[in-house]
Amino acid sequence: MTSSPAPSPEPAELPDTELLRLDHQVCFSLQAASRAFGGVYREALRDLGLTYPQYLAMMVLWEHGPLPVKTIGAQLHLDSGTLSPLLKRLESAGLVRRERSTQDERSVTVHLTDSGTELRVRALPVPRAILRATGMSVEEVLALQETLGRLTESLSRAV
Amino acid sequence: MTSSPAPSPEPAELPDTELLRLDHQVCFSLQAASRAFGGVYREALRDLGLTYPQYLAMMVLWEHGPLPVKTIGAQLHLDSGTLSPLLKRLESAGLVRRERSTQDERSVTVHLTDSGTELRVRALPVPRAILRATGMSVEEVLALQETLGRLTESLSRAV
DNA sequence: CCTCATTTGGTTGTGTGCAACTAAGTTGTG
DNA sequence: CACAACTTAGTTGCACACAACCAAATGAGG
Repeated sequence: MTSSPAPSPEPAELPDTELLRLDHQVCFSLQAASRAFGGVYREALRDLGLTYPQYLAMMVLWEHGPLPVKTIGAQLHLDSGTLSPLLKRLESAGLVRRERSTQDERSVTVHLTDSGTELRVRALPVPRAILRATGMSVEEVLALQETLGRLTESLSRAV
Repeated sequence: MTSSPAPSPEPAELPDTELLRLDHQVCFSLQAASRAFGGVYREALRDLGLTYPQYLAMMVLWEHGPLPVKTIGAQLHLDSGTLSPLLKRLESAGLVRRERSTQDERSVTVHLTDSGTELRVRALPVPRAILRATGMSVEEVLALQETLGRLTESLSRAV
């Protein structure tokens, strides 16, 4: 694991004590921000009766229309272990309908119900409220996304 | 993913459609990075038999010594609903010991066992491995932390 | 037609994370 | 002292996330 042949520049001559608490705080800061987002979304989505992951799934369906579970998972980076119960809850809530494909009976296509389609209107103001809550400029948001993208890429390669 | 190929720094007025998917991707990028960290930590901590949150709790104890559950929760921003089962698992693993205080019998002080204290040595190389996996310079890490701190602050105020 | 690897969802088990509630102990006030 | 308010852990219920495994359907070769 640690014997990577990557010739990346070794990061610096910092005292161990400093370094040792530094990185753990990166992930910690990340999770703190993630949790804070969770709270804001929870508030914003309460009226819609959606959790944040459910909202993401609905976003995908609103944007692309009926999709197989597999594709939704690919978009959200979620596997069936997470998606199956999530989609069942959306189905219980009457927002989606799951239909096994007649072409390929392994595949289940997820459709929006009328109720699910109508929910989109009520969800439209949510993104802007979230953006306002971040208190960040568009430029900062883009820069942050770029940094996070690079970070995720690097971390994924490291596993 | 979708139709937006690259975060080209468009100067000012973004159309609503662009703005509307922007913020959801901030949180999304954040969670992706968080998940990627999770994978790297899972790998790095496998030998120690710790999950990342358990590792954080051990870090607090290694640094500060015996602490009441309340204080650990304050450090990690976790409540008893999360910490109680987590600490019980650490106790089952023989790494900590929970003792109800004689001064204030509401309080439970968490002590490291000898086994828990010894584990620190094996955990020492972990942070450096994580930092290397990020592929980021120390300066970038610090800048990212600053941005995330501001973001979390702003989001917390918004709730 | 038969076999076998692959694809696709699903299920189970473990471990957070959070909200709501309970229980026990402590403290402030009349 | 009596009693209400507060503090601290714990418990329960819900909803992810992920790993490991399972079952049905598909498709390629023989």
